Amino acid sequence: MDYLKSLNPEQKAAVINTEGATMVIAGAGSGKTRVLTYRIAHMIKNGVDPFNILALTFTNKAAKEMKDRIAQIIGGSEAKNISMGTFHSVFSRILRHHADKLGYPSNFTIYDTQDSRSLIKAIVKELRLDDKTYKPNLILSRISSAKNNLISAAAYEANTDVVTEDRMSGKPRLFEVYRAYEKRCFMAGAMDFDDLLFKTNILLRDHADVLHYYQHKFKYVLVDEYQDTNYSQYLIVKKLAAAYTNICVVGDDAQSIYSFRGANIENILNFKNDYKDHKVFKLEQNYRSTQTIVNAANSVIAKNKDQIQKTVWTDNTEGNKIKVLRSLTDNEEGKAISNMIFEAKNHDGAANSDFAILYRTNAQSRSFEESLRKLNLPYKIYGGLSFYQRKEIKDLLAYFRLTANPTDEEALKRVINYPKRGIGKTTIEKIIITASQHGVSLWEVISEPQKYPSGIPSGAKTKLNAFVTSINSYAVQLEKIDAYSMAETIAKSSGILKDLYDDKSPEGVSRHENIQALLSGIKEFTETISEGETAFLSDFMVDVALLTDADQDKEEDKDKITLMTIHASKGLEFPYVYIVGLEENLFPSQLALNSRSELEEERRLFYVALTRAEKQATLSYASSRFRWGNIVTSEPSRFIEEIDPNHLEMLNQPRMNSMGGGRSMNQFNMERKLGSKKPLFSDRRRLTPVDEAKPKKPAKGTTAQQLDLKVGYNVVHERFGKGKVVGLEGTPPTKATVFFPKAGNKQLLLKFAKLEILD
DNA sequence: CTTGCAATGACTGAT
DNA sequence: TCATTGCAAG
Repeated sequence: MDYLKSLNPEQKAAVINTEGATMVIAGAGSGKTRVLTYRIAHMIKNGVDPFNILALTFTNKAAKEMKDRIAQIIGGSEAKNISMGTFHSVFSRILRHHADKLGYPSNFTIYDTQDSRSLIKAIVKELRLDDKTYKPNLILSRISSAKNNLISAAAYEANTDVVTEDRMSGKPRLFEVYRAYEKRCFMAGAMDFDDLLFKTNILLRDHADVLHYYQHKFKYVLVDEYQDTNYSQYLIVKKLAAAYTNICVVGDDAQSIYSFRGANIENILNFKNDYKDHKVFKLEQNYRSTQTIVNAANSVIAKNKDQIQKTVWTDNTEGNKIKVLRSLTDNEEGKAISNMIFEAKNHDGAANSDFAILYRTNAQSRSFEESLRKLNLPYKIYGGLSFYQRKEIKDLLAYFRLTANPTDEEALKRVINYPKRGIGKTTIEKIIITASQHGVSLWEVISEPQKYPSGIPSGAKTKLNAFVTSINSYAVQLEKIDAYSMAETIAKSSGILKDLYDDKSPEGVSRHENIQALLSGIKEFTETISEGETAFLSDFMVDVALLTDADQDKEEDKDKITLMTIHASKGLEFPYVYIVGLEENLFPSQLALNSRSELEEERRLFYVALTRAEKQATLSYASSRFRWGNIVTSEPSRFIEEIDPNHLEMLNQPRMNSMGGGRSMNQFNMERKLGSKKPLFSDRRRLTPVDEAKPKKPAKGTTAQQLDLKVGYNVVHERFGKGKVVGLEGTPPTKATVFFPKAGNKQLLLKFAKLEILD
């Protein structure tokens, strides 16, 4: 058992204790994936049938990598029998198998967020509600969190608490939207992301035989990233593991960053109550990062109140200090970071793939893309608009969806008039009204017009009829010809390919290329299926909705600089990590400043970012940044101040006295010259444009210089208000402890904190 | 019904 | 800044 030798005692214990309920608390970089991998391999080596193992991971890519690794260790081809993947992909498969029990077709469509939002928009309109009050995104998140807590539309309506809540917030009819949404999804034979978990719960609740079957199939259940599971997922796991209680959950409460998706840290905290006879293993040794990075990360996370006690430590070398870079604008931030990468490559001989630029929001990628491109540094962006979310791809997929499942309402609405065939808004409205009058799907109305009189003029009827005929002609071939032939037929005969080919603009060309890329992907899929079988298009469609950018790693992307959000970086590691846009209102996000728990989640997010770095971490912020078309000034993030300053190296000093003066004005004019002729401030909205920020700086008083600050002085801080200096560190002082009546004791780095001395 | 232009609002995060 | 929506004219 060679593989056991490479483990430390805690890791080994977590690997070999395969029976019973087990919780592994795994600090960042502590070899969590390794433990999970070896544990499964160990079980199989000791006679457990892979068929009896269920392993739930956070991404499909992680599942694939783990499976490959297990296959390597145990040899043979057994590993492929393990049920491994994300909750969504594993249970969507199970749901398809038993769909009839829930009244769904087995080829039900999976609605992505765009589809859900569009359906909600339509419903709000049909109910004649004001879409300013009933904002689709808000309603969607409300419905989503209801589903994640297993509250159906009927239960929602009956729940006086939530209904009152909606009434208080001016949305008394929200439950009607939920009710209609639930019904329409069902009519369309569609499930949204939350349904995949919700309906699994229903299936296991209402069908004892199914529950019994899977309880005995999955004798061993393993869950990775348990801190990011929501109630719905928690309950599925609990039900499945109830027969054998061979359940192993792995997680780190300090890395819980998905509460917006309903994730509940309580799940990990309550594990011990759910399983009385359980074992806990703590992995605390970090193998990934330098001491500097580990200690800095620890000093940050220590600020959080809600956490399981543990001490992450490392044997690794001390390493370089964490660099802190200040730039004047977001564009300069991009240039500076790109130059740093360029130099690190030359100096250390590092590969492109050793670098990652991590940001809080997808919109921040632009300045880095531009500057990297100028230096000819190859990069790859993850997240943002994924391939499968592009308009042209979704259009073609909508044809595929409609062919497989004609009741799919969102797919129908998407392509009924694309490419243009003269079916307009009024016609579609009539179809929708008729469908809801008869309680049938849109497809039934248009495919049997004589049965459902809709008052559509005969001209439009002819066009609709032609559309129905073409979809039907695809449908009869669906299970006869292979996926690629089918896809190609549809792409050509629907007119999509021609429509894009005719568009000679650069965007049009790239859209055409994307379609070709999708088709060749389908071709590859068709060819990789085993001998003697045919891969149908419906097989390809099964998990297309669940694919993400991260799941496909292309060969040509092997040696590239990685650009991604911190959320997307979970579980990854890079020698050099640049955490950028560390500014108040951006990171932490202004939306998270209202409550302690939200701020703590932002802090955990920062912790995750920092602990991605193996060798060198660099933090960066800009004093002003383009947002919504105008320039906003920004302050360095509080998270920089929260790191023990001994671990930091300031690359350039802020110029304290120049903030309100000439410099920012010059900067401002420069940006203006480069930009458009638009008015300077389209007085649009909040987020202090520069000219509003200035009055906040009173002319009187002095800016705190390190030298003249003394214990006992009264000071004013921009965020915390008045306070008194109670402690100073360093000579000259670099860090001050200040007591603020409003905010309590705060440790402030004098390099960042703009303290004004009052006396 | 389609086209083109002006007005508008959006930026967390992602299966 | 960008993408979506509303409106007027053909």
